[in-house]
Amino acid sequence: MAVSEQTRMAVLGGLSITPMTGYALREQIRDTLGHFWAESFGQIYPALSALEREGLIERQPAARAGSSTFAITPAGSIRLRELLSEAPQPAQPRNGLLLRLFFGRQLGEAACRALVQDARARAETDLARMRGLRAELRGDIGPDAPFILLTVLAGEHSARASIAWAEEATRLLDGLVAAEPEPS
Amino acid sequence: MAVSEQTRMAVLGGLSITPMTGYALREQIRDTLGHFWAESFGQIYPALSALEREGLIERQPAARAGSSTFAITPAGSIRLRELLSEAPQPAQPRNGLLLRLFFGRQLGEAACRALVQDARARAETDLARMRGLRAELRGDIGPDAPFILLTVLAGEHSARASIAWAEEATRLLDGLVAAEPEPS
DNA sequence: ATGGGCATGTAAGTAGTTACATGATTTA
DNA sequence: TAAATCATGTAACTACTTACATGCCCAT
Repeated sequence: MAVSEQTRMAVLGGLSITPMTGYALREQIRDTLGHFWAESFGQIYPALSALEREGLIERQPAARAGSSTFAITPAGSIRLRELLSEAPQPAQPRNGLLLRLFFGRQLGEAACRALVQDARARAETDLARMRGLRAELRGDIGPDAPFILLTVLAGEHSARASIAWAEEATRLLDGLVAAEPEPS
Repeated sequence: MAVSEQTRMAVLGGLSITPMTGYALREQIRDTLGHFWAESFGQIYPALSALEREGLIERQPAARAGSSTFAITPAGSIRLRELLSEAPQPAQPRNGLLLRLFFGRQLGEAACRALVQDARARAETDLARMRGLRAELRGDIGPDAPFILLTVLAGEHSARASIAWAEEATRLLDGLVAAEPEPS
């Protein structure tokens, strides 16, 4: 199967920070890009093969038998800059939470309230994670740090917005019960 | 191809508000669920066929030859409530903007600034759209209105967060240029 | 009578996940 | 020495988009 440009970008980008194995690359993507990007093994390994064929990365035998470290080549750096320069194509949105709330009348007010509370809890967790990432970054004066900070800040703003929305949504659902009480 | 539960939910949900044609359903989805959900014709028509086979919706001949209006059946309403009750499965994130900013050192500070400005402009447009939707909803006292309002508020909070982030990100990029001026 | 919007549907292609198969190395 | 973890890779499947083919109906 053809490897998408998006996946090439993520893989080349990861290797532009430091050479590593496919396995390590996946862990890096999960841990540092995780809040806004995902790649599975089924994407990463074919992408590594394709990029190697094209001379954009090089395979160097690693300490461990059967494993190899991949490093970006000069041609790969050029290609990465090209890929990054292309306009981001907005992914089609698919928010299961909002879909359920939209049809909330069918689902019932209590279930909606539970969904909102869950979302709020997840946002609190995310916010804590983002604050942790930011604290880690404060000690990092590497050339990539300010750009990584940009993405962490986006996560923080997004999480805070989710929390604020959840509070407003809860108040709104409370008002709904007050306005239409159960028949006595 | 099998039709996914997510698509069934969106289609049954749409028809739970009012009966309509597949074409109208797609327009409804684009216009009212558009900021958090998307379905293409290639999903909607197979979904309508499948749901009809299962007795969850009924096809009624429409005024126009060759077209038909679909209405949800009692069995369909039950199935919809079941589907809505399932836990939302979080879609794997794919944010092309943040991916580019993360590797911003490769892309260059000026291009990053442009990306942030674009994102800000898009967020302003979204915010205006959400405010418009909210104004429309103020006149609607239907039973679905408060639930729809929940989703519009989510859009508003999200758009405002994007704008606030873009401002902070721009300041941060400005500081970057001041700290590392071009060699004279 | 014709062009544009309404309407239905399918085929081909794209993208991505999950599960599996395999084996090396480390650690308890 | 057994279990956990590191590591690579593929096959089958699922989901979704795009482009195309077709035709109706209304307004000009």
